[in-house]
Amino acid sequence: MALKYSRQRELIKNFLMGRRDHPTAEIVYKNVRQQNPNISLGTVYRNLTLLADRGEIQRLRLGDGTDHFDADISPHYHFICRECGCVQDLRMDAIDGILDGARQHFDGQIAGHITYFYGTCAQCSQGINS
Amino acid sequence: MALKYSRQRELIKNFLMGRRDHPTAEIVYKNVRQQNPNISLGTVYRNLTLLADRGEIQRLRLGDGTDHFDADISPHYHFICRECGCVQDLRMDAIDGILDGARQHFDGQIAGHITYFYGTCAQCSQGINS
DNA sequence: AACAAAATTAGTAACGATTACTATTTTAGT
DNA sequence: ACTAAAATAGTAATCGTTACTAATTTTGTT
Repeated sequence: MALKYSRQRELIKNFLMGRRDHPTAEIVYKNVRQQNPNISLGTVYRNLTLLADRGEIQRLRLGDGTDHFDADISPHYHFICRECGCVQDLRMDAIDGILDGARQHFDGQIAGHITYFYGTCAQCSQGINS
Repeated sequence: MALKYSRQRELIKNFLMGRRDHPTAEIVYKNVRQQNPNISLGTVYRNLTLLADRGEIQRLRLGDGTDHFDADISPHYHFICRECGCVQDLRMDAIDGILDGARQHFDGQIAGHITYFYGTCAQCSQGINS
C-alpha cells in the first residue's frame, strides 16, 4: 500500500518530535486534539503503529502496561521512574557486547536485546512530586 | 494481612515449580484446573500476583502483551522467540556492571535494569514448528 | 478542473489481559 | 465447636489497543 499524506499523521509526528518525555498514545491524542479536535483515538493508534513499523519512531514497552513512543530513533537507553512513571532518556555506550555472551550458552538465534533501567527519577528523589 | 494456607495457591506454585517454560496466567489456569476444576481464573491471577509480590516467583514482562511467570527466582536472563512466543532461560554472567555506566550520566537513582533477548528459538530455526 | 481508485479517517464496537466486587467458604487460633 | 480473618468462585468492570465500516481525503490521470 502506497503511503498517502495525511494531516493527522503529520500532526502526530510533529508533536512527538517536539517532546522528550516519550508520551503514550493517550497523551498524544489529548495534545494533538488541541490542533485537530476531530481526530480520533483510533487514528492516533494506527499512525503511531504505522510510523513505528516504518522505523520513523520508536515504540517503547517498559513494563508499565502502556506503550510509550519516541521520535528519537538514534540508539539510546531509557529509564522509567517507579514512582511517577515518567520516562527519561539515558545516554550510555551501547552494550551490544552482551549478545556475544548470551549466544554462548544458547541454541537459537539471538537477534537483539531489550534493556531499560528503573528506579526513582531526580524529581521524585527530591520530593518535588510528593 | 497474615497469609493463610490455600490449596489453590499450593497447586499454582507447585505447577509453576514443575515447569521451565514460564507459562502465562491462562496456561497456569488451564493446567491447575485439571487438579481442581472449580478454581477460578481470578484466583490464579490473585495468587500469581501475591506470590510475585512476596518474591516467591518472578513476573516476566517481555513485551508480548501477556505476563509470564517463573518459579525460578535465581538471577538469570530470558529469551523470547518472535516466531512462536516461547520463553526460554538464558544463563549468562550478570551484567550489573552496566548500572555503573548508566549512573554516570543520570541524575535520578537507578535501582536496577531489565534485560531480555529476542530472536528465533532453536525449534523455529529448524522449522520444527512450521 | 473533474474523475476515479486507493488510502485514510471518525466513530464505534470488539477484544484480550487483568483487576475489582461480593456473597460464600475455608482456615486457624481459642 | 466458635469466630474473625483470609481466601474463594463467579461475575462484572476496566484498561489499552485493535478491528470494522461508511464517509472523506489524497493523488494521479484525463
